[in-house]
Amino acid sequence: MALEHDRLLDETGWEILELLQQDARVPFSELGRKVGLSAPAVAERVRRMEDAGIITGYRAQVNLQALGYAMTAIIRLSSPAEKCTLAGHKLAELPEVLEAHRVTGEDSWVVRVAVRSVEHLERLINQINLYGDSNTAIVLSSAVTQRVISKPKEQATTPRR
Amino acid sequence: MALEHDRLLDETGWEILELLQQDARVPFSELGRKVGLSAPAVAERVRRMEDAGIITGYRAQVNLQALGYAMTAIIRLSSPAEKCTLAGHKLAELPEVLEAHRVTGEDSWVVRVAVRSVEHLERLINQINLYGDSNTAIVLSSAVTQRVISKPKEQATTPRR
DNA sequence: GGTGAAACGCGCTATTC
DNA sequence: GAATAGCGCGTTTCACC
Repeated sequence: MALEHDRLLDETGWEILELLQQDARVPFSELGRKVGLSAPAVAERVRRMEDAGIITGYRAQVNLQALGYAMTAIIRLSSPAEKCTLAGHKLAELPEVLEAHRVTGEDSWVVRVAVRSVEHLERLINQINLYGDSNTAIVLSSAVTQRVISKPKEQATTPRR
Repeated sequence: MALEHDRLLDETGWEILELLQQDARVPFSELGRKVGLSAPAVAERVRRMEDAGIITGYRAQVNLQALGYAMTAIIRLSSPAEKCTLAGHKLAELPEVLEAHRVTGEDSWVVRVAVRSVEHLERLINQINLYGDSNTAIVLSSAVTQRVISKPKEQATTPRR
């Protein structure tokens, strides 16, 4: 498995991966031109990266504001231990929840949500408070929303060969 | 602008949007079949949604672990007011930063990061600490990583017609 | 703003190296 | 594991509504 990854993730593999993260709809033929491979070769590599679980999907990115979601917020939730798993299930069901991460530390979950209005946020917080104490921070702006993952720099701590 | 959105975001528009969020690579012809439109009609709608800023891009999703990033974490950063903007620029430059949100409340920034190891995390925290006090929570699991945005339910607070 | 037909270009597969 | 060639299909453009 790790061997398979190493074979796929050579210089060209990373190039393909970065290009697909920037624009998931680029034709294989164009990818091939950019990385110096034929279209079928690129298609084959991409298929193998999908099979290996390296590429997990292709998503259209949408503008939340344009879709009527006026604001996003970060909600931290501290659940008592026995409610924590249940809280996870509930969070996964709420359509406002964009991400929900179970974390170490004082909080149980860190959640990013999108809401249409302050009133909507209030109702959502009321729902979430059923599972513990929450702390909400409104997002004012975002310096980074979705980074393209590129090849990790080699480190002395992870020697090769 | 809002009028343009309303025209684009009818029942069919939302269907297309949801399908593209699930799989950005579906052919227009298949989209057309699913929503009951011809391929050129779908292509035209998608182009207009892109122009209107509703669709902001198409991204391949990758598996961070498969790419050598063993863990993710949520770092909250409290910067003194005068360093806050500078911190934002710095966060945007760090390749480990997946998202960085400026927020209200006691913290200045909430940041999600991906690192290869605990040592890597330590170095990153050292970098970030130059801009204020930080609090790091390791992500143990994620109940939701990327929700498909669907049509907001109509509310009494936003009357139509 | 949508349809249907035609031209073009892309993706898929088989074959070869 | 990649290149090349042929075929089927998707995309694009256009006239028409």
